[in-house]
Amino acid sequence: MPADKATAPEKSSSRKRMQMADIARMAGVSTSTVSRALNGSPLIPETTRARITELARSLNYTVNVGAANLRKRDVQTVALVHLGDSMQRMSDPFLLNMVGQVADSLEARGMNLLLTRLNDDRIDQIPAMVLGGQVAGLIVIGQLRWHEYLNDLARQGIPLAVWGAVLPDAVYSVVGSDNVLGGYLATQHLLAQGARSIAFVGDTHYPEGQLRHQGYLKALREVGLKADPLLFHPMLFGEEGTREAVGRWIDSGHAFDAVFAGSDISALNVMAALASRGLEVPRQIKVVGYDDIPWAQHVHPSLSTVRQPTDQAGQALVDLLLEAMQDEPRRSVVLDTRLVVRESSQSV
Amino acid sequence: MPADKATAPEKSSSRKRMQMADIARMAGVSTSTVSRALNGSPLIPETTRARITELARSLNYTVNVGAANLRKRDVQTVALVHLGDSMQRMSDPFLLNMVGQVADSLEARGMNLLLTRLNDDRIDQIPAMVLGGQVAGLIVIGQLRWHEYLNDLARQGIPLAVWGAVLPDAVYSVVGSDNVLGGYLATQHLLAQGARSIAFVGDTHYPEGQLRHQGYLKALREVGLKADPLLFHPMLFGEEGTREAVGRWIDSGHAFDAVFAGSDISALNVMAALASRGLEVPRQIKVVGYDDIPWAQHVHPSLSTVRQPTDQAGQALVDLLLEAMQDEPRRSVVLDTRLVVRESSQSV
DNA sequence: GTGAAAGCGCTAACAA
DNA sequence: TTGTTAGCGCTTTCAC
Repeated sequence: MPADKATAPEKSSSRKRMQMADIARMAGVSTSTVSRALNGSPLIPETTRARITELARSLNYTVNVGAANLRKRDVQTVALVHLGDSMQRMSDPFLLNMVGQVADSLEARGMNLLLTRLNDDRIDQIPAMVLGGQVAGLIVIGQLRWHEYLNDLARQGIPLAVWGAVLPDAVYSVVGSDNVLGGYLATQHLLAQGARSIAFVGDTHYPEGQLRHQGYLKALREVGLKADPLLFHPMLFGEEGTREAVGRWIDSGHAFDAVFAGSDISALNVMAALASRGLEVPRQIKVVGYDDIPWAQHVHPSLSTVRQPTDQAGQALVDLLLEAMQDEPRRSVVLDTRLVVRESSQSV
Repeated sequence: MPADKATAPEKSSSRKRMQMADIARMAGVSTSTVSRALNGSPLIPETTRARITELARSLNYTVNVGAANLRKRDVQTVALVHLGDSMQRMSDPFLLNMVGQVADSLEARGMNLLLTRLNDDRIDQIPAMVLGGQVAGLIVIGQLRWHEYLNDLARQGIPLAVWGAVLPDAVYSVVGSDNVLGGYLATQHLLAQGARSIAFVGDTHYPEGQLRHQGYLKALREVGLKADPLLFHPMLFGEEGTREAVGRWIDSGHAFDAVFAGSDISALNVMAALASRGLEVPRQIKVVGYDDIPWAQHVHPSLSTVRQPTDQAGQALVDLLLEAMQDEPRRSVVLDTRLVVRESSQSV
């Protein structure tokens, strides 16, 4: 390896970059004309426009967006900030899929997506990106414990659209599904299949998990059942913990006949844990997950789950952000939430 | 919903943004001084620097990166372009994980990551991003069938770092693992476990898959075996096709005792297909995958696979790109490739 | 140590 | 229709 400099890389490109002035000179017009032509202004007659466009293309010229934006006082970039522990959680196919949708929606509007991972220390970078004119607004994934902070940002006038739970006192725009309903539907279904001791596995430290848990409790309450506190695993210790918890339930001989998991990933872990203990799903234990990740329909037995429409989510986030950028009043979008029944939960 | 304008969102923020001039005025100095202070120039005495910094912070001021970059003729943003079909393939946890690592490495250097999905039609946008000064260089994931095009870009002087197969005639920098070796190790291991009819499932339309297949062939050749053309599935039709192919093999009664899959995702699909036909892994059929995605160790039976060190990959891609940006000669990095033996391939 | 002045590459009044 | 002119918000010689 060559001796490397500790400093940032220098500018360095062989042929110096074309500029609008160059094109103008070669076309025998002023930069204004070139600018207008390239931006499709109706002031420029088609013939000259074509000539200039062609010249630009042949010279491999592209307008400098930075400079243009500076002048227009405009940015066409949005930051997707992923608050939270690490990319770990992000590798959840559900979130990832949504990122893809967000990217698509933005692209359809000619906007760019700046991907940002953020942790506690550098949390100040978030508002700085907007205040510094680097991005026009933020799409936040992983509301988690940041609710209050996000409210602060919103009050500062930072355009924001958040994926998460729709909390009553949110000052920012939120896209989310009806988590209570989802938890309710899942649990109700398990009950309908004859389950009576339904365990809950899910991260209740965050709004979404809590709400799903509420739905779970509600469904139990409706049929006069109480949740068994021993069959509750709040996922403090990641997915490893989930497998251990399931193992403990089995070992302790504490009877349960179903599990509602707050995410498909957890559900799959539960199923794996059950399988390794020789318990059959759904015959002995029924399982329902949450998210409907692609895998859900491919595992064996296929996983019943609660689906949140990802594509709509991405689209909605972008819509809400654009509204926020125009100072329109904030609003929330609650997406359809429905149960997808597959093999893992069907009574035989 | 309010009457919406079809045009791009207007600039609109309640309080107009702070500028350096404002800070300068309030501090009773010139913008030059503020600029220097904020950039930690040694020309500014510590006391004034502190005063100005503090003032800026208290006013929530952040320098406008766009303007600064324009003046410095510099960009601190890199585009991560994902060439290929759709985010679908991207949801491969392996790639995602790498994106995370790239993001981290860039962040550590104070650079930003612009996420871009690209398809055939808008392929021209790629060079435009660099030529237009929007980004300093490109990290390309999903070399696929773009090899020649990437070579073109590199010849145009576009800084580039690509994740993929290290092809002999590449003019651009590549980071990849030794795919031939990986395929070889996997197959050799299956042979050592007593397998004699090893099926291959993998996308051979792209360099990486082809090379893995070569490794597979090489291992067979070494022990005097020939690949059975009937036990070859080139994955033309996605993962659904994989399951069908496995089904066909079983139905046709064509004997096979192992499967080497070009990706863990495929391997898991194979295992699912086998399970649904009542075939036991590894007792009846042994399986080895490729990538070592997190799931591999959690499924049941856990999946033997070939590991590519993702973290090094992200780091290496950024390193190579930075080198390319400084016009240093291109080079390639071949990452360690090793077999991780788990349950799915062990003879009982 | 500090400020004045000249741009970075582009767009948008305003004039012609 | 086209060109001239004046910046967008910042950095950086150059002079003091």
